[in-house]
Amino acid sequence: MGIDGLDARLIELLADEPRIGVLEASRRLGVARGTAQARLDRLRAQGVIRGFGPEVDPAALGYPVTAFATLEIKQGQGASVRTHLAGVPEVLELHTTTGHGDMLCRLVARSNADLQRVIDLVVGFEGIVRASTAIVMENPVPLRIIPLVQQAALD
Amino acid sequence: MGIDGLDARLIELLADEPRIGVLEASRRLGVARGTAQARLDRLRAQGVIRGFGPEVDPAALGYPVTAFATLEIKQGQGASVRTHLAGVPEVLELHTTTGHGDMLCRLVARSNADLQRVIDLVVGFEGIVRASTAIVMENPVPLRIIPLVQQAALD
DNA sequence: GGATGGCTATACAGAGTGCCCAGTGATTTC
DNA sequence: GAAATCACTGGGCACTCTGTATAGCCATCC
Repeated sequence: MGIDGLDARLIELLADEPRIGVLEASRRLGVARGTAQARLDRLRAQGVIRGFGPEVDPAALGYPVTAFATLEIKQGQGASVRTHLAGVPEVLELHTTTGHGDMLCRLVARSNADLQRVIDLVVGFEGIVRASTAIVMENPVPLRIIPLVQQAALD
Repeated sequence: MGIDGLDARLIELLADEPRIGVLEASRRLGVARGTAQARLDRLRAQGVIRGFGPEVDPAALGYPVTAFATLEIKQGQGASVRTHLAGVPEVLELHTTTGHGDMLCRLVARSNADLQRVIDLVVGFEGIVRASTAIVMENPVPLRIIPLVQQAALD
């Protein structure tokens, strides 16, 4: 059910150089093409690999500012708040959480000034009681998955 | 410098069906292959598209629990804390932020019980003064970029 | 012993890629 | 106004990869 070392190396390889294709990957892994093919098919079937969509950099699109907003929601307003936030392009992801806030969302904006507009857009909605925002200054560890893949392959 | 409607449609297309390739994409967009090729090359050169790495689902790897931890760091310990967190596979990303906490990180774990282990691992480090964790219950808006791409194409 | 599952090795047709060129229309430059 | 520049079109060519199928080998499980 889990993944083994070969799966992990395959994923690493594809993460490093996505363009190489199955054939080249099999060569580098020292296995037959059919094997690499089968492994990849299995990983996709299991849902471990969701897809190979393009990774788009918001900064390069003109949105270099990232922030996280913790939202407190009025009782029973969850559904409408979700719909509202889903309609804001600058909301890149939204989670409902335990803890003080009720929701956590990732925002981007064109500038620090523009962030104010985005926050007003997000918060200016009936159902949101309170919001606290943390602006991202640095990103020492960008979103990554390889270390976890390697960890998962060990057991 | 920015992107136009054709760029946006190309990105959407590749996000929907990454396997189609340049030729099929050009057919669907109603442009010549060379055009689609050139647009794609430009988007990659500009850094808008970083790559086409595999999207790995932590849940399918056996890590279905996600949490966000806000960390408060002792003055001057930033660098060592970063190094420490970078070494923990369950830390998927790390940001330094303004606001109350000093850092925000995304964690995954095998279970709620296992999350305790991960948090201890993260927090049990000289330099971290305080930590507050929010466990993700639902993910109404999974990480997405297409709406922002469409927005960016408008201006 | 027989069945099953994973891997190797090979083959073939179809399709896509990288790369080239010539021509066209629109916009900018002199 | 004329020339140059730029993006796009449409075509062609050699090469490679993909999808799919084959058969044989080996270890494991009943």
